[in-house]
Amino acid sequence: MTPKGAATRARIVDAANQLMYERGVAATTLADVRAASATSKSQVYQHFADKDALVKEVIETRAEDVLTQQRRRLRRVESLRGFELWRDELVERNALRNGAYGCPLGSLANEIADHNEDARRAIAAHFDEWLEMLIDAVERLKTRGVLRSDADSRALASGLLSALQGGYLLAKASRDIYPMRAALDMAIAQLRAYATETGSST
Amino acid sequence: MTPKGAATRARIVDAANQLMYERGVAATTLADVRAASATSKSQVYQHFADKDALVKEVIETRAEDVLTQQRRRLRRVESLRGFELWRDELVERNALRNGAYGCPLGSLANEIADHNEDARRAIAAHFDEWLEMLIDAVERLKTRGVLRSDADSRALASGLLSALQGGYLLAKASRDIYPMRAALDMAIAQLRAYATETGSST
DNA sequence: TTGGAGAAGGACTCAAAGGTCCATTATTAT
DNA sequence: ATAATAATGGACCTTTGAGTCCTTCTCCAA
Repeated sequence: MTPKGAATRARIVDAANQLMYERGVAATTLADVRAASATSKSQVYQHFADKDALVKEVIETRAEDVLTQQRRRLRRVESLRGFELWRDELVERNALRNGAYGCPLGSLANEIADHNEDARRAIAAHFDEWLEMLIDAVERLKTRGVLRSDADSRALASGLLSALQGGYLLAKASRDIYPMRAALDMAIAQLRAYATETGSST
Repeated sequence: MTPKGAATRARIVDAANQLMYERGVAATTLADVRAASATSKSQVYQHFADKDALVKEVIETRAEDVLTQQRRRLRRVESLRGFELWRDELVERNALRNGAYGCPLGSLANEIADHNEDARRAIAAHFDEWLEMLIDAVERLKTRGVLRSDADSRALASGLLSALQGGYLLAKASRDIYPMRAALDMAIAQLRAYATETGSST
């Protein structure tokens, strides 16, 4: 594949990613993708066997975007304040759209989990990776003595992720980010419930 | 409309409701609905102007199912134990399908909120009603002295609903109900954080 | 018993979306 | 420079699903 071909392919994936985020997978036609990426139909099929193959690529691209950004933020979390900053960034980003579209990964999961088993597994793996980052961050707080050692890192991390996803969904339905903030506040309060005496001020 | 016509209409809505739950709205064709309800195409159009009208009816039917069931359970909640029973029923119901399909209302919201403003508003209103039930239950616990009066009922209720929705989504993606249980446990633990001394045993 | 209104059946049209094919143009390596 | 390979453009085919229309049937009231 030549550099030009690679650029075309990237344009197609980017356009599909964007459109499928705004309209959903089913509502995005290949003609839309073609138009948005300034390519022709045969080019799409040159690079992808069918729509499912394109969707698969979109999943990977999007997951990488989300996880890269999350990794950058979560890696730096060393205190409860760090989780608050993590929360603020997510809420503020979502506020820009008034909650529309929801979580790039969550919305996708919801749409295709039940009728594309391969895609479902791929997304589940990405959620797992996300969960591991959260577990790592919680563990870090335990190591640093911010949280008590008897805290169940996996349960807390899973709770954070669920709160985030549920918050995204309610914000999407109501076009109001309040539920998202409330959900994340609740999850962080639950972290705080495991704070040590010395760590409760951080 | 004769009784027979009403029965036909109900059959159509029921079939559409079921199919759209299992496959999603976009993936459900009117031919599918026709076959599943043992009706003919003209009957569908006799009762519904177009697919959107049918979807609207499905939203109402489904919301009524969910909210009726929730009302029955939440009305009886008088203690933290009551919320645990509420959680157990939801988790166990979802376990029957290994998490597939997710929340009847949440999945629907996710699929159509961004491209059917009327439907989005309708679903948002139903979520609000659900939220009010949860607020009422939390308030009841405050009145009974189980929870402290400084607890923010709306924030806690919103957190419960987000946790539930996020749990549904992660369970759907992973085909594992663990995240759902963890999320609801976390939300209930947060209720418990506001328990009074006397109420902490109930 | 019969006439009429509403219910039911199913053939048909139309548009859109996915997918194929081939001729033409650009790129790259020798 | 040129042959080989890859990229591009766009016409074309096929399927499917939404929506229309007309005929037949059924049920109830006069």
